Amino acid sequence: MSDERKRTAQRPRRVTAQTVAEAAGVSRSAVSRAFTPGAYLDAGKRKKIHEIAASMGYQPNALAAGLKDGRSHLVAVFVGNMRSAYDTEFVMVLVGRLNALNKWPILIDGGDGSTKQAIQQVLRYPLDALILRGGSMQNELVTQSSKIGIPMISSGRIVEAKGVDNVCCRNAKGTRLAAEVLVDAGRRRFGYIGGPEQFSSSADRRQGVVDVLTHAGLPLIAEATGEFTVEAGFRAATTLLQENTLDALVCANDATAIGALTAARELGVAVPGALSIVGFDDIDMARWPTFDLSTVCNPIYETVERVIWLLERRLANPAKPSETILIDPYFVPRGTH
Amino acid sequence: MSDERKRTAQRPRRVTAQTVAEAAGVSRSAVSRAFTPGAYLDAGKRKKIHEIAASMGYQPNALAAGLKDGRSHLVAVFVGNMRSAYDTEFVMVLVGRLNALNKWPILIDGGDGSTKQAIQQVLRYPLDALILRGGSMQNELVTQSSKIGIPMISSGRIVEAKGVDNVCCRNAKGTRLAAEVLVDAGRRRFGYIGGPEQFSSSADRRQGVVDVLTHAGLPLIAEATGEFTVEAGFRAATTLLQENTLDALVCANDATAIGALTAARELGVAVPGALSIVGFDDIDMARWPTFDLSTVCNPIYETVERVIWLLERRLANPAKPSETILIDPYFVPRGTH
DNA sequence: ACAGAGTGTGCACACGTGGGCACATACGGG
DNA sequence: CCCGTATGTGCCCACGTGTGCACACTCTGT
Repeated sequence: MSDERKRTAQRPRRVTAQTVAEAAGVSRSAVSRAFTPGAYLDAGKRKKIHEIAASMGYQPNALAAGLKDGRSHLVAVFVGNMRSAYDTEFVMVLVGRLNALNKWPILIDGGDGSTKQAIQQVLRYPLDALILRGGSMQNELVTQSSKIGIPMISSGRIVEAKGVDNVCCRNAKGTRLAAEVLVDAGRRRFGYIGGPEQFSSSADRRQGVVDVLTHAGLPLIAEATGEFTVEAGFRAATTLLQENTLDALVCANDATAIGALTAARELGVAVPGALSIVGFDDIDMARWPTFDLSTVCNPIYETVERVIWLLERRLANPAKPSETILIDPYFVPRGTH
Repeated sequence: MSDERKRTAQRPRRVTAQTVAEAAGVSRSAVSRAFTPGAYLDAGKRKKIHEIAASMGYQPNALAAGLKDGRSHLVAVFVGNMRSAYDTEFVMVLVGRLNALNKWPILIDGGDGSTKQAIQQVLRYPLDALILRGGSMQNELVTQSSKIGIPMISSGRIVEAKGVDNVCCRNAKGTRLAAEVLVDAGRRRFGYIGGPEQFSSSADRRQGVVDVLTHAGLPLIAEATGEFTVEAGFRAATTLLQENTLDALVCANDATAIGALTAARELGVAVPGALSIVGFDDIDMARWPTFDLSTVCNPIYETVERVIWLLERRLANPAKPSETILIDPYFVPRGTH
């Protein structure tokens, strides 16, 4: 009576292997084996169990299985900034790949204020791995994850810690390629719009420009700090172009460059006639006819592929030394240079 | 020896409550209680256990806890099309809200070919809920989830099934509002660019336009089927504008409208001088100065809030009857009408 | 001194599964 | 008829936790 009341008040209990076993007149083990590919079981019986299971809507409980063998098949994906187009595209590709591998991505928004607590909570699951995409996760959390023994793979920011693998773009090389193209084309008066200072990627990309300019004996005439967003790029470019005469503008990413392009158009500066603008990342939008942005491709598929590769290697051998894989970007000539 | 070998070959075992208990000289139950807010435990002992746990990096295993009480705190989020800007923005907001509630979103890409198998697999977890965003999940899978007893909440597409709650925009009302504004402004020669036919939202939005035109005694001069993307919108608008003289173009979503806007500019059609273009959704990009798109806002925060609300109600009472909540869109006047 | 109330803690069970181990059955050869 | 092998299957333990229940201990009032 009390039991019955509880049954109906609570959710209906999930169908369990025991129930299926009783319905099929076999032992619970047989049901378990029926769902285990390599297991030893009479073919007819296996088929019968599958039929009954299907009719009852039974599937083995992945939680219980994970508890047993220590593999939850859950992977936390920490995204520094979900409002960034590049990170978003990146995550979409990553999610697709993980789904195909039967790994289940738990998304965590790093832009949120309560990120720290969120990570704390999600670390209570025996995650197969923690994948970091960009952003700046507090070191405290990195060391904690490391202590718990959850493998980490960072992309877009190199994390120097035991057991953390990295995949990162050669940022300086990317802007170097772009700057060289512009210098070769005769541009002389360079400006740079960077990202937030705490991102090493932003500093590296700036360095690439400076390298080329130094080598060519040219100054970096003006620079501004954007925030990797279209709006900030628009504002920064407006100021820069009003206060200086520039013929080349290198931007820390595509969003910034698109903002800058919009600003140039509003100010009546001809692109690419009087001014070259190049971005970084090669997001979808850069290809749109309205923008047709010359940029540096930061290859998403290749990067994701490497992340997955490192993940599988790490799972196969949890004790292996950390690795850092560097990805080569390349210049994508379009209509703004 | 064999044990030891296994220890080092496999991953290091996760710290367990038993280990902490031994280190603290208490029973395992005490450790469990130390991490259970309401539980009965001496304050000093609780503090000591917390300290030792922190030093060992112990956290209660959420998998085991979920197994015990039947609540995994995992929520699968099925996204119809991760390449759609609106769905992406929607998911980002949803993820943030779920994180804040200590619910962990497992993302599933509906655009992928192997979606069916992915859902099958993820249903093996005792999910707290399954949230659908747009797209068209096969009915087969809906009934299966329903049979297993996992609550479902659908947004962007109404699913008529037992135990499925819905949150949906009044699509026809949205385009009706927009079309009325255009008719009042004197537009007479209307075109419409829709989405894929299997989406009811697309048909509903078209109907809103037709309603207003019929009432005003105007014809729908031309229409085309886009695919909710910028590229398809560009192509569709190019054809439509070349073959017809239109002074108003209503688009099934903002991406399509942005493509249409770009096409109009390339064809030298003045917007909004000679042609009004309106979109639907009010994605971030619609606000950018380059586009400044007049559109119909399909409010993301409000929709997500309702989804969360339904989720909590459903969890509190799994047997409650299904509900459908309709969201009112509103016209956002900007520079393209 | 003793009863009773109040406070804190340990034991043991249940959650659902995978798989090792032992056992049962069948079968073929000598 | 007996032994050895091949083939299936069932029993039972472990995974890590939360919590009901019973028990131990302290304290107060008479």
